Amino acid sequence: MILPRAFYARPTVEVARGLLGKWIVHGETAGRIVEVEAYLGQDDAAAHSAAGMTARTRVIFGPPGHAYVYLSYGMHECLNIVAEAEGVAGCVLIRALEPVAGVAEMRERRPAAKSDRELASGPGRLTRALGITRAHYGADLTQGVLTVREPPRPDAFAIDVSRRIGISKAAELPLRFTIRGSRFISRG
DNA sequence: AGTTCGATCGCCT
DNA sequence: GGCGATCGAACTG
Repeated sequence: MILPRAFYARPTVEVARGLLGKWIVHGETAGRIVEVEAYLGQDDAAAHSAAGMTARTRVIFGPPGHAYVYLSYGMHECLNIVAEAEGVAGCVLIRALEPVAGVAEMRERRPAAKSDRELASGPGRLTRALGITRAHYGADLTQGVLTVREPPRPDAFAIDVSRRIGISKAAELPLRFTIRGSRFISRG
């Protein structure tokens, strides 16, 4: 049920596409992944790992299946999942979730959300909704309090590919993947 | 419905 | 010291 390490030990784009439809579970709250972006280790100027390993980016170079959480614009925490074999950089930014459990708790954490559709439709929104913070930096997603799981029922969908959002460098690369038709993605 | 703009701080040059 | 892998409020039309 919990995705095994081997799931993540693959090329970043494969992991990104594979994560769509999976469930992120933290405590009583859970969300179905509907939007992701791949950040590559090589030939990707937009990736935090592009400048090499630093104190912040070291997990991106570590073993796959761990969480890379960083602070965006001084106030929003964003969740990435490390891909590729140990020693190779690559991670997947989780950009939007469809709430599937613990909606009442998510609403308490996100009073600004005017509808369930807004609870977790954005990288900063979803960490807030699920209670994910930099305390989860480096967390192993194959065990422990924060996990990624196979959905309880089979989940079929088509995948759309587009350009990544909110970046200026390497903005033309087709590395954003969304579940076709989902109302919960951050932008159409 | 679409655009603009301020908030806020860790990270790297 | 400058700059973001963002969000939400305020404003316009």
